[in-house]
Amino acid sequence: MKAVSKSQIKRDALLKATICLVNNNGFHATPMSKIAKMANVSPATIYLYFKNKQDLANQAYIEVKSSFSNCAFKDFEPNMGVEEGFKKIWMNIATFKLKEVDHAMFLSQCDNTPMIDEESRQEGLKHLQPLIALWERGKEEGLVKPFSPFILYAFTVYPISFLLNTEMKGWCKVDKPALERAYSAAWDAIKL
Amino acid sequence: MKAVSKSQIKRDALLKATICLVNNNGFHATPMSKIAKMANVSPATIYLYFKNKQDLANQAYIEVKSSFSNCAFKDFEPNMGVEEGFKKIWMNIATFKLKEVDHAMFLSQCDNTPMIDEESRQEGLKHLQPLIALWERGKEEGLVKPFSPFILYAFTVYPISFLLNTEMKGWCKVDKPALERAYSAAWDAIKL
DNA sequence: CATTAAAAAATGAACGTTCATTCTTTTTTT
DNA sequence: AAAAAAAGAATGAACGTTCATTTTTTAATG
Repeated sequence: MKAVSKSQIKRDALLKATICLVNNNGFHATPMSKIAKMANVSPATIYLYFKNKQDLANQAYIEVKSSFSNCAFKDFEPNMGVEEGFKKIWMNIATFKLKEVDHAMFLSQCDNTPMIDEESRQEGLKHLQPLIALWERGKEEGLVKPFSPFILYAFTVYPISFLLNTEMKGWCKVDKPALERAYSAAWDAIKL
Repeated sequence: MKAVSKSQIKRDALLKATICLVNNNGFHATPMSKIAKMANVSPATIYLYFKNKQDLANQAYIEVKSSFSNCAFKDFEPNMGVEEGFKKIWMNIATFKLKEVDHAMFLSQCDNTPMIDEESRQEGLKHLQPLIALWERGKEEGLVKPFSPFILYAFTVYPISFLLNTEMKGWCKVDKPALERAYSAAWDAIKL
């Protein structure tokens, strides 16, 4: 049983409210007053936990990005076979995006708009290192195309966001078989 | 020589300013006064051309999306071979995104935030029909995996946006060889 | 355990600014 | 000279943030 301080609860409520409202209205169209209301807190209270609105967004971003990375590498061992490890990571990421829809949408918005400080964005980028290392090994072993990590990422992980978006809009359903099909596309895109 | 009316010029200047400022600051952080200033126009004048700020954004979106579609299907003939036609369209889209960076960034922001009306977004979606039809034929001819158009799009066209983003941030350079590598990943992802 | 006073946390109202939009007047075109 | 287009100033609402005050928590004392 983990002890969770009262102020940690409020902080979390504020971050959660921020994510929810920003997803629905965008960052600048989300007033602090509404964030406060959703978190059952006075507007002034926000400033006990965060320096200002920008800081609130940055911290939400970092928090979500880090929970994303935790999921991504669950049960992954660096000494796994390349394809096995890649499938594990890919499925972890897909599962995260499909289960934690709010978090995934928030990240997508942060990554495609100027709402987050460049510094915080850099911070969130570090986490992918193990995947890049895995790809490097895959190249050495002749299993993965000798492409830059950017291209490999663009054609394997990034497409998952699109599938999530279309599912969110109700345009398609991403069930287990669809996920397997998507994975096969991802692996075919980069395998030698 | 196409005759361009004076008011058309102002309208275009306003749309261009909108795209530029929204790319750099986001929609809600872009004041009408700045759009007016960049277009060399009084704030009040904007309202002669657009109903309000939202209308300005919607029209910018529709305009850019349609210019995108025009590029996408340049020199494409519906009776082309499937792989040939696909490569043509894919390269057209990639070229558009790399050349018309402002437009591409604007679309990316529109598609990943709630800044555009759902109605206008639907409007912009129609244009991809020829590509979907090509994929259908590819499936019939046993050349393309029998996947939904969403998955096919996610693993071929959508990744281009990521490469554009990383290039914009100066993290990588997308030159001709890189483009060929990316294309091969796209085709491998969906070919049977 | 009850009391209480100091400290910490939280609040609602208020402030100053910014913004989208409109109104009245001026300039340009016909 | 009438009509159309454009302008700048004005308006009212909304926002981020701060301030003065109240409420809650803490911990020391009898």
